[in-house]
Amino acid sequence: MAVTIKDVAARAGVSAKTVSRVLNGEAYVREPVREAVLGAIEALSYRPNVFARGLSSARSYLIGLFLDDPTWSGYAAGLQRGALHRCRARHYHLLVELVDMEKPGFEAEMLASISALRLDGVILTPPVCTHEGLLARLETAGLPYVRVSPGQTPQRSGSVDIDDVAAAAEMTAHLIALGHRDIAFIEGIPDHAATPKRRAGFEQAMQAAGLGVRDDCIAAGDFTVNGGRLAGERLLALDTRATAIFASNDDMALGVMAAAARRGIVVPHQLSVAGFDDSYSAQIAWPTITTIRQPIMDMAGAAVDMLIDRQYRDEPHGPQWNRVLPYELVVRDSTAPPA
Amino acid sequence: MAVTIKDVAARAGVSAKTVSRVLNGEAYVREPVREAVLGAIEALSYRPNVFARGLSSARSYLIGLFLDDPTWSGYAAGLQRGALHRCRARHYHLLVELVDMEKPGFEAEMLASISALRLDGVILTPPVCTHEGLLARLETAGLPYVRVSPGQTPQRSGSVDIDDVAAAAEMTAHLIALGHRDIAFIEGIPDHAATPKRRAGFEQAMQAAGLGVRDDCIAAGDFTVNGGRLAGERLLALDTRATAIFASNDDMALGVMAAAARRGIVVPHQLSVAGFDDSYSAQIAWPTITTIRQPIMDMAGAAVDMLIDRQYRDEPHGPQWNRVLPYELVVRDSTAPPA
DNA sequence: GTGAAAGCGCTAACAA
DNA sequence: TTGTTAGCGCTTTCAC
Repeated sequence: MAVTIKDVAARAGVSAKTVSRVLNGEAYVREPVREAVLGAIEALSYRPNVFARGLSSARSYLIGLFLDDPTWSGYAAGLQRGALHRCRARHYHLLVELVDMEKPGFEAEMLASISALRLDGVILTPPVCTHEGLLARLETAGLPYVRVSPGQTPQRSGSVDIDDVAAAAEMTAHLIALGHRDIAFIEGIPDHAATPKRRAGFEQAMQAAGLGVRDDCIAAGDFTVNGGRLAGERLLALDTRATAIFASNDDMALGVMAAAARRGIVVPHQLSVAGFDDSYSAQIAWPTITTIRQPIMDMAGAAVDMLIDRQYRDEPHGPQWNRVLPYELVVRDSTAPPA
Repeated sequence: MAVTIKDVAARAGVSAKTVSRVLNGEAYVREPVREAVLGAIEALSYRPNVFARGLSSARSYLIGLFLDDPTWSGYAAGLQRGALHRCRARHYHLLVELVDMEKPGFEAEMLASISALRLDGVILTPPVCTHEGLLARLETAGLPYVRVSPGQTPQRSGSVDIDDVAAAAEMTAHLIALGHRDIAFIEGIPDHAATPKRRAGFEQAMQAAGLGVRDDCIAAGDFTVNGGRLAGERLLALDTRATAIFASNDDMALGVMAAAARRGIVVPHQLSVAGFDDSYSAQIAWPTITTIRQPIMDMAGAAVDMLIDRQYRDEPHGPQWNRVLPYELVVRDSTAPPA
């Protein structure tokens, strides 16, 4: 049988309650006793039974990550990985559940899962985190949730995000600094929260540099490689071609590079291409893509922290309620001064 | 407070034990009683507390997926997704945990996690699933585990795999059928179980077609884009260049395509390139890569089934103990007849 | 067929 | 500062 708290108590020569105190970082344990207990825990490689704990206390030490099934991506993978790391550090566990927003009644099913599992909190990502009905139900059920990239209404819950506007502006400034004057932009899916922000950042930076944005140099896109390729074809077919194209995510940047290759346009010498996200695509592309790195793992970690800490100091809407983490401009091989 | 089994019992006018019987589909409950209980459950929208259940019984309804942190990949993501789907269908939950094989004593930590969580079973993937010490500990602990791509000793545990030899042979036959006679091959990491199998399949198919394999047309690789690029550079620099290159995974195929682009060699007209795995890379590449699709989601689903069903009919080494699922040759745009 | 009693391993409340 | 006593909500005996 597995090691229990009694075994640890016996080995350390104390009561079970004392072991419990050490486990939960409670006060009133003398240092030598604490160390003896810690030693016994180590020696026995003891881990408290999550079920017993969950049954006797309010905490379950379980955090749920709800992922939208069809939208599965590198983004989701990075997020999960970050959450996993933080959970491990905090001695929590991550329960991953699939969400199918197409399915009617999916919210009820989610709530049922959550309550059966007594989750301490859940992490929501787009597009799940913008579903009004779901948020409302979570709130009436009193279930703590944190959203990553919450979009319009961050204050509504704990949230973690980056400043998309500033990031897009910085990328644009990078292109301008290289000497580009004529820069095209490819947008993302209209209903994604980041789409208008990234475009706004681009336009602000252009304006700040006293550069104009031609109407035919803003192309619609959909965050996919193929969408980027089509937009790229269109932009590259223009009579006066831009010397740089800023695609608002990496997959679309990859598509632009495919379109360029097809026309015999060499990146970056004849055309600079920039992306956004620092996804896997940006790293495996050839040449590698200049992009904006979102600290996705840190963001997930921050979300986990918010969920866990909420239980100790219940102060919603405090200063840390809506965190905006720093992004990073990653300059790689797809951008260079214009020919 | 949440609804408990007692509330249900009271409402149905029976004892808690009877409700428990209905919940677990046990025999010896008369139909009218059963219906009354079911009615009460429905009326109260009762959900048994997973913790209480797990604490008092052997089953936890939890399955663990242990993923090697650095090796995180699209493969792992697909696997998880498949497991998640099957778990949901079976009313189980998936707990994902990180493994760091570099860390000394990681096995002990894993075992501790598993016992703390009372997992009903765990799914292991490469490279974790080939760690002898870990398998031995799982076995002494009596913990059911299933391996995906188990390598050398599938019989040792339940396992799910594809026939790498046959798949590689089929890809090679595809290239030969297109008219290629001079085909190069890029190997994977030596200690990965699939590496020798894929090469064997390649050589068998060449031999079967009466074609020779030149020594300088077998290149070492490491399953990465860059490794593929380096191997590609080498192969393309040869005086008598092969007309097709079969890289034993998609990332390396992508690297080969980058090497070709650099030399101005057009794929597929001047060079055919084939990959393996049908990963994301194969789909976003331009041209898209001809590859072998592993039914990774089905494989994960099968692993979940083996773990769950084991509890009812404990018959290890039965006919379903080592499943080999069908792969699929996916012909895309990177392969064509030689110029 | 059904129910009463006794835990599962832990923590909350209360003593000491 | 530490230990004792009850449960948490369920399933497992083992009666009836």
